[in-house]
Amino acid sequence: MEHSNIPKVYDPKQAEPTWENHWLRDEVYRAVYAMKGDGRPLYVFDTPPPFTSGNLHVGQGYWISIADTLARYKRMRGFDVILPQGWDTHGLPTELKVEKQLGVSRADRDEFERKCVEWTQRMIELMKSDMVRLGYRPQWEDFEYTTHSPEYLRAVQLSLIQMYKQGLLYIDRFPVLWCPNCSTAIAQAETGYEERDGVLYTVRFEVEGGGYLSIATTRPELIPACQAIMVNPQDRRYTHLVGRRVKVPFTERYVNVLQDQEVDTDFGTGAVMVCSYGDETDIKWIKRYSLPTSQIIDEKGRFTAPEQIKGKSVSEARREIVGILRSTGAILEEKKIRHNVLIHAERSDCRAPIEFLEKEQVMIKTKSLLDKVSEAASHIVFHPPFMKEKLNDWIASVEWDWIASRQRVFGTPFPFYHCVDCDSLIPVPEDKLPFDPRKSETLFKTCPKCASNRVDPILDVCDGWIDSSITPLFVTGQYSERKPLGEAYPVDLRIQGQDIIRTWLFYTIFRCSVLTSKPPFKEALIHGWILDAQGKKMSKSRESLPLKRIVEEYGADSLRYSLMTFSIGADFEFTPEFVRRGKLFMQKVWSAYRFSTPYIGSINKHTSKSPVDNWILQRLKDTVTRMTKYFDSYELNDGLEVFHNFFWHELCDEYIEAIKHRVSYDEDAKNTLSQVMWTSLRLLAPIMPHLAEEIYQRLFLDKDKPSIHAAEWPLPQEILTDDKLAELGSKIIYTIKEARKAKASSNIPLGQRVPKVVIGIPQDYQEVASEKDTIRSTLRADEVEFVIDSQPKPWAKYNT
RNA sequence: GGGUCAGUGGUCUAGCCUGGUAUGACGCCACCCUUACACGGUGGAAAUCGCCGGUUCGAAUCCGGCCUGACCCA
Repeated sequence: MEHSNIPKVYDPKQAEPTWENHWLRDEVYRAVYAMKGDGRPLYVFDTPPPFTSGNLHVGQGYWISIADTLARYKRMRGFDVILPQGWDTHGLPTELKVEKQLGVSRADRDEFERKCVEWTQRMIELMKSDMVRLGYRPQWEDFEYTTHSPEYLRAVQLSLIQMYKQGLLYIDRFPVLWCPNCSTAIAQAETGYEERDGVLYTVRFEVEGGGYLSIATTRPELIPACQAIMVNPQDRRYTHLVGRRVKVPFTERYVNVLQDQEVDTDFGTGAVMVCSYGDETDIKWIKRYSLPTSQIIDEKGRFTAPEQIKGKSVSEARREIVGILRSTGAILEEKKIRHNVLIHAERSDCRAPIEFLEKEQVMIKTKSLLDKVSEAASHIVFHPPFMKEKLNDWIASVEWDWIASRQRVFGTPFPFYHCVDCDSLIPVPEDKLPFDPRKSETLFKTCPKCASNRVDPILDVCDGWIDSSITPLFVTGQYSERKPLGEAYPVDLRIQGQDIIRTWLFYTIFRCSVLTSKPPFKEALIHGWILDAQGKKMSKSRESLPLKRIVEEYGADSLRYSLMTFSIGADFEFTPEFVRRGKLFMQKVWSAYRFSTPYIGSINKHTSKSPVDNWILQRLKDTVTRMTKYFDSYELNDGLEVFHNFFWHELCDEYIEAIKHRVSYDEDAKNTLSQVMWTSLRLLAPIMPHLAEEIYQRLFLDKDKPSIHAAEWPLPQEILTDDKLAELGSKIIYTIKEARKAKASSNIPLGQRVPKVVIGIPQDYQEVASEKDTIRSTLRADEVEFVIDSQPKPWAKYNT
C-alpha cells in the first residue's frame, strides 16, 4: 500500500472509540482480557473503587491510566492478569443528593434506599463511560463489583462477624468525633486540620475564697461544661492555686485546679480549662483524672444547656456567652489568632468543625493491634519507598479505636443485635447473610448471654471504609460464591493515591491482616496529588477538569502518555496544554508507520549484513531491555522516555533517513524495518493502546490474535545483532549526523542535491568509507570523498 | 512547636545510593517544506542543580544547619 492511501493525520477522535468497542466485544474479551486459568502465573491488581459521584476528573484519569498501562504490560509479559473494578456506592453525598435534589425523605427507609441505588446506577454509567473512553479495560465481565450488591454486603458482614469472633468489635459510650453538619459520627481518619481565623479570649474565673484565675480559650461557649482547670507543675504563677477550686460561670459548680505536664505555659495565660469536650486533649485529661462530664451540645450541634444558650448553634452560643461575659467584665482580652480547627475533611465537601459527643457506637479495636499493622506493612514493597513513611506516620499517631458505625441509611447494615442490658453484640447466623436487622423480623427475643429481653437491632450502618477495606479479599473470591482464588491472595499490586493512605491503605492492611494473618498485597504503588492550574488538589467535590473534555480535545492516548511522563509519587499541576506532548508523539508514531507501510513484510529472524541495520537492531535491543526494567519497577516515566528517544531520534531521525535510498528494493532494509516496527509497536501498546491497535489492525494483524494486546512483550534475546557491524553502523550514523549538521549550518536545505561532499573522518573511522552509498544518498550528494584526518570527530564540506 | 518527604533551565524529567560542573522533552528563538510527519528537520538561547557552611584535588551527588512546599501530629 502506498503512503497516499493512508490518512496523513491520525485522528484519535475517530479511531479510539472504534477500538474501545472492539475491546468490549465478547470474543475479544475472551481472547485478550479474560482470566486464562491455564496455569500461567497470576498477577492481581487491587484498584480503587471510586465513590460514585458523577463524571471523572483528570485526577482519577491518572490512576486509571497507570492501572491500565500496567495491566496491559503484565498481560503481554505472560501473566494471567486480574484487573478488577469496583464502585464504592455507600455514602453520605448520595444520601444528600437523594434528599435534597430528589426530595425523598429518609423517613421512608425502603423508598430512600431504592432512590439511592437508582442514583448510584446512573453515576456508575457516567463514570464507566469516561473510563472506557480513556481506553481503560478492566474485567467488567467477571470482576466488576458494587459495594451495595448482596454479594459484597455478605462479604463485609462475614468479615465483621469474623472480627467479632476475634473479640475486636464492641459497643461503647465514648466521646466520638461528631459532625454536627452531617449528624453522624466520623472516624479520626476522616478529620483534618484547617487553619482558620479565631479569637482567643482571656476569661476570668473566680477562685473560691477570693481572688481570680484567668484562662485562655477559643471556645468560650464550652465554659459551662468546664470540668477542671489545668496548669503546668513548673509554672510558678499558679502553684499557690493548685488544689483550690474555681467557680464555673453560668453554673453553680466549682472545679479543681489541677497540674499536668502537657500544659503549654506559653500559650495564653498558661492556665487552660478542660471541658467535655473541646478537643482530644480534653478527652485525654478527663479520662486521666476521671473527671465528670456534662454534655451540652446535641446531635445537630445545638446547645442543651445552660438556659441562656439553649437551642442555639455553636456560633450563636459563642456570641451570646461572650456578650454576657463582656458585660460582667469577665473577659480581660480578645485577641485575633489563626489557629488549626479540627474539621470534617475527608470524603465530603462539608468541612464543618468537629464536636465531641458521647454516643453509643460500634467500635473496632485498632489501637492495640497497631503492631500487627506495622508488621504486615513491613512485608509490602512501596513505590516510591518514602510512601511507607507516610503510612508509618499515621500508624504512630492513631489515638483511638475505629468508630465503625454511622448514623446513616444507605450503607452496609451491621449483622448484629445489641443487648441493652449486658451491652453485648449478638451476631446474626452466617447462613442468613446478607442480613439487614433494620428491616427484618427480629432474630433474637432474648440475649443469649444474659437472657435479657431487651435486645435491639443495630440501626446504624457501617463506615464506608469498612466496605472498601476488604477489596483484596473480595476480588480473590475469599467471601464470594465464586471459586476462591486462594493463591491469588495476597494480591500483587495495590494502586492508589497518597490522599487515602490513612484510610483505604491503613484500613485494608489492618482488616486483611487481622482476618488472614497475611498482608493484603505484595506491593503498593502510591501516586501523589494531581493539582489543577491553581495548585489546588483535584477532587470530586471541587470543580475540577472533566476528563472527557481533555480526551475529546487531544485523544485518550495523548492524555495517557502525558500523564505517564510525571514521576509517580510526586505532586504535579496539570494543565490541558501539557497534553500536547502526547499529541505530538502520537502523530510522529503514526507518520513513521505510514512511511513504513509499503515495506512491511513478514517478520523473520533474517540477519542483515548492513551496519546501520545492525546498529538499529542493537539500539532496539537496548530499548527493550531498559524499558522492561523500568516497567517492572513501575517507573513508567523513565520507560516512556527510553521509548520516546529511541523511536523519535534513533529510529525516525537517523535510521529511516539512512535507509530511504534502498528500502524500496533492499530485502535487508525491509526485513530490519519490519522487525523494528513490529517490536516497537508492542512496546507502545501499553502506553498508547488505541494507536497501537489501529496500526496493528492495518499492518500486522495475525488471524490468531484479534488485538495487539494479545501479543507478547518482546524479549531482548529475540533480537539478533552482529556487534561488530553494529559498532560500525554507529560510526556511520554519527558521521551522517555531523555531515547533516554541517549542511544545515551552511544554509543548504537538507533535501537539496549537491554535486560533492568532502568528509573528514578520524583514523578509527576509516571503515565508514565502506558504506559510501548510504552516506552519499542520505546526504543527497552525487559524489562523496573521504579524507582521513586528525580531528577527533567527523566533519563535512559541501561544494554547491 | 515536633516528625516525614520533597525542592534540578519558564514547565515536566534523568542523574543523587556507587562524588569529577548536568539527561531528555514541552515551550522559546533562528534557519530549512528533504519521495512518513511543518503536529516536521537542523541548530541555538536558557539551570551558580532551594540557601549557607563543612569533608574532598574536586559535590547536584556525602555531612551539618537553614529556607520553602506538601503531608502527618500537636
